[in-house]
Amino acid sequence: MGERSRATTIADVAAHAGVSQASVSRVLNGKQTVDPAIVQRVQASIATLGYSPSVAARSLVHGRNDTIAMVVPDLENPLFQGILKGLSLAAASDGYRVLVADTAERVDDEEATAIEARHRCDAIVLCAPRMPEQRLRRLVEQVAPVVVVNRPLPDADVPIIGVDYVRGIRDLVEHLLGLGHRHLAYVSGPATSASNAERLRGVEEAEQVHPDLRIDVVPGGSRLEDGYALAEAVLGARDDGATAVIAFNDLVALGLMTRLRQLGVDVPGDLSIAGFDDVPMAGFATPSLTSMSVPRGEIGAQVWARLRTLIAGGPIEHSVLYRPRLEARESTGPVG
Amino acid sequence: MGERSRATTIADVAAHAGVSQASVSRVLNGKQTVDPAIVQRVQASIATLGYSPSVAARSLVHGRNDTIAMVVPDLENPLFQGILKGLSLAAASDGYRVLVADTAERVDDEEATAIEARHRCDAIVLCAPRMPEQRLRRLVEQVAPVVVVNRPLPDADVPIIGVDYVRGIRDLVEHLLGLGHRHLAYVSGPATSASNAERLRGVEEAEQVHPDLRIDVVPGGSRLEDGYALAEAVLGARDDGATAVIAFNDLVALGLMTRLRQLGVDVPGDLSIAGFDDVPMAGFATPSLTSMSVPRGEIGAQVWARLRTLIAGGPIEHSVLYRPRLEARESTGPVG
DNA sequence: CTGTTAGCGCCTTCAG
DNA sequence: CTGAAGGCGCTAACAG
Repeated sequence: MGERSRATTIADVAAHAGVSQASVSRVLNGKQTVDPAIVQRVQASIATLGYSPSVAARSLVHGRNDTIAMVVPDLENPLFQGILKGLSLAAASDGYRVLVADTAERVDDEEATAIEARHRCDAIVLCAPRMPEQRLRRLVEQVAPVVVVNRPLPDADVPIIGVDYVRGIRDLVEHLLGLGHRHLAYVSGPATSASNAERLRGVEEAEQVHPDLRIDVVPGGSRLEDGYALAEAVLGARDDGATAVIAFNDLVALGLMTRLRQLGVDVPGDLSIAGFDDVPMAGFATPSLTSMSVPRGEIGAQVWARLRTLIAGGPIEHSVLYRPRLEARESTGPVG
Repeated sequence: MGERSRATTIADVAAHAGVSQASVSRVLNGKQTVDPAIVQRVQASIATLGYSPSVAARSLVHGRNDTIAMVVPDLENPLFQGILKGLSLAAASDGYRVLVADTAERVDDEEATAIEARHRCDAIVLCAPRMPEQRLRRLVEQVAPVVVVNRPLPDADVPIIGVDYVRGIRDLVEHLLGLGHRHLAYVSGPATSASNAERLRGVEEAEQVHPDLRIDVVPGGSRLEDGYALAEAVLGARDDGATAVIAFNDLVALGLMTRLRQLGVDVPGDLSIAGFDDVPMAGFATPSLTSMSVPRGEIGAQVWARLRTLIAGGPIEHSVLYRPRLEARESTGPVG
């Protein structure tokens, strides 16, 4: 930390400038009114000595770090990457830095990781899609200030920034209904994932609202490989009458499309395919992939806005649920 | 940082256990031999009081943070994501955390960002593909301990973990030569990017070694959109006689393939296409994309290994250059 | 083996 | 407007 060998301290600067440490501290922080002459000398000394304050000492005095942590199950997930990027840029504009804590999908480590991260930082962002709700509730109390991302947690004292997956799925179903599809397949995500549960609720609601609609659920996954491996299962659903498929996310959809093409299935001619998340690649697939767009960077920025308020001792601001936006592309077409 | 409201301190624990702070500190750090009875009491007190040490105070005393920073131009680049993931996991296994500093491609901010990050951390990892060499040299001296990633910096006192792009390109060219191609096009990356310069060197070397080989350079970019927009330019090169294309990276190659397909160009029938980096999507494109695989996670782990040694006061260990591995797939085929 | 004593570098009353 | 003094929480000598 700080400099190599013994760093120059505020005392050195004070001596060099012939003033007290207090004065140096004042010009450093622009506090009170300091004699312009002193300001000059101190700044000169700081420059010639190449002094810069010790963050550790500052932290000890102030009780804060200007650092927040983001706890994620997998840094390689495009959704979390986008959120991290947005969060990191927003926080940086307020002089805060973001520390990442990747739990590598080990749900059992998440609590300890979060707590440890919280000890190092002023606040944390929690992405824990698989953690059981009760554990998460306890954890959230313990590590406040905190913002939870991408999963519901009703009536908890914590801001939640999330995506309205229920609504997103329903909108996507409407799109397919509009194209004439009446029998769909939903390729689900990880069984324990909260956002998968939300999507399933969307599926159920859609079925209730549209009695003539049928949606078969096919167990799936969350990665390209999963989608690829699921092609046969999906074809089974098609043989059952499904004319369109909604995948848990774009990666699954892309992997699925790849395999379907190998199997000679025409998309969307034989089968329509839709994904979720609108990853950058979606628009460049062949056929381009219909998806539900999620504002990843914006989510990151909102997370920071909430966290900043909390750090400043402000209230727990309202949660936000972003409504995904349909990006209708070539992979979904009229039934028939 | 630390707890909410006024946190319990080591003094509280000492009082509660009826011992001195020093003893508490000792059991906390497993230092010296402490009377088992005391250990018991202290641990009990720690548990009942829910005490956990202040990292800030520790940092101040030790002069370190157990935190490193990674400075990157763009967190959304798959290469850096992979490295960050590997770095973060490796560092975590030694109790270190990683803080990210995204400079959002603003080259002029990189120095300030790196220096600021260094003040907060015990060491930094520098990814600065566009920074002019002289500036980088000065910076590297200033922020040591540091490891530089993915760009050469001859004779500098810093470990470099990189990719042998020269070799990678040459191996890729050999692959295409083996397929009978004698006239290639290289779609270049960002003009100021160090790794693009390396690739260009590979191109030049290949041309020198193979007098019958011709490689036209087409100005390009680094993203999907860039590749997409470059299709016409690439077709120009093909009309000039090129039968195969090497793209700066996979994203460019994928964007290019998308557009070519729209234009009715058969890959690899009419034109072979190869990328670089072997991103996850490469194997799932249609046709699957021939690429040069780069061990992103492994690079991150090696970066940590070097950094750990430096932090411990060890020597500047040898730099490492990973040789990309050819992943020959469907997008490259025999000429004709 | 344990307690006391100094700081680590900075900020912040409180006098002057 | 400025300087002196104490303390943030912890660890590392140094005595006992």
